[in-house]
Amino acid sequence: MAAKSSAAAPSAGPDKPRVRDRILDTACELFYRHGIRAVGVDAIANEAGTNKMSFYRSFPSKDDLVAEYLRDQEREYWRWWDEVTAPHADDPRRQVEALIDSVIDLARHKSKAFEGCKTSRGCALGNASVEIPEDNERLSGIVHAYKAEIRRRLRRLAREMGAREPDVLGDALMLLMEGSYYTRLTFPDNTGPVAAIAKAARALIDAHLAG
Amino acid sequence: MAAKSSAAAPSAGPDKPRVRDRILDTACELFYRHGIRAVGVDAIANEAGTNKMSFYRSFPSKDDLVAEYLRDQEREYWRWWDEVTAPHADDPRRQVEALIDSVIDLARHKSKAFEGCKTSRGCALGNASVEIPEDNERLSGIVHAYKAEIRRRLRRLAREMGAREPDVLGDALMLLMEGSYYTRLTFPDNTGPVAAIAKAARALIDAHLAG
DNA sequence: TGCGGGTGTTACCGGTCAGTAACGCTGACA
DNA sequence: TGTCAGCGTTACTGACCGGTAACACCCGCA
Repeated sequence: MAAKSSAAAPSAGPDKPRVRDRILDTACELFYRHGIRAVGVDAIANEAGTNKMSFYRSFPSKDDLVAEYLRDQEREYWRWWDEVTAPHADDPRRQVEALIDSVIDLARHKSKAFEGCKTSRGCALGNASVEIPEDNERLSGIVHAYKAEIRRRLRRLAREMGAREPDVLGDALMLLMEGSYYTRLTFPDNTGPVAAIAKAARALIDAHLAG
Repeated sequence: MAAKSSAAAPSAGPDKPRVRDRILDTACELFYRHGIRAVGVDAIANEAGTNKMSFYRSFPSKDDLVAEYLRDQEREYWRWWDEVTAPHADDPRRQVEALIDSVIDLARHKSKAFEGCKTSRGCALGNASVEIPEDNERLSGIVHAYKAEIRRRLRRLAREMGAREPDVLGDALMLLMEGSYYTRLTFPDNTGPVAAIAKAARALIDAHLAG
């Protein structure tokens, strides 16, 4: 949604965004909820209030749409990350704790950042990597770079908070977060083990900062 | 199913198992490596050295094969679990540590239990839940029961080792394990954060046993 | 007034999907 | 000798997939 009324649309319909944007928004929702392979371009186009022909005027192929979907979800993720960490700009530990706490909120879709956006099915990029064929280096490259950046950021935060083994702590925090996303696929709402991440992360941080 | 040369096959071909078994074996490999939706019954039948018609003589539908695949992978998992924990029958902490250490070995496919079985793509059941449509209660039920059992076992081990908050510790350990499986999809071999699980799990256990 | 970009519509292509019908062969067993 | 289960083979259905061709329309802009 949001989507701003694109840069160059002086008059334009007030609540009818460009076709390309409608398609991408719809694709994001359907891909996330049902998986990439389960959703055809025909279904996306129809759901977006247009048709397949108009779809192919905006995207060269379904693969291009998928790539756009992945980049879009990645952008949303970093937006969430930055919003959550911003209030604790020079306290790396509280940044991590804020992220962890927000993961829990996200799991029960109560986050302010993702206001009623969609019921949580965990990590869009991670789930996509189940469906991406191994020889598709373009798509799997996007996912890999994304996960590598998460890892880099968490390791950096661990280093900044003075952890004894920052890489180990960063990776451990990543495992907890990824585990939360993954189990979210199987356990509805907050019935899964996600809630344990709050205490676990704090205990790990304590252990790495102690004596 | 009984696998091996079924009860009533006195002579029988020595190295040519029944069609049904060949199909199931092939399906397990292909589903795990490429995903469920990506592999058609035709491909499975051909790879198993037979054809689609013979396939449908053994399985009423693809969904039934998928269900069998999930149950098979689950059985393999518990077999692994029991093998790894057996040597430390009355030391719950060492059981957990053995499991954790074996997860690392598994990630770099060096486990004795899964000798050269397949390059690791994490948890078969978890990955399947990405592709299972939400209204398919049969398949998603299998996955849910499986993950719930993992959770139950880890919580029980945490309780047996005298943790202060056994459910929290059990769930935290589960998050670490699931995170290991999940990230294994993105990071090849042991380049990912999986290795951190060893120290992280021990630190968490220590924290829950202290005081 | 005319032009042209963005869009909707219909029909089509070749390929693949899950699933079925019908027939023929072989080999164990009685 | 006959039977019958197990398996291979070919050909088929109807639906859907990703992707394309050709044409009509509307509307802002010059």
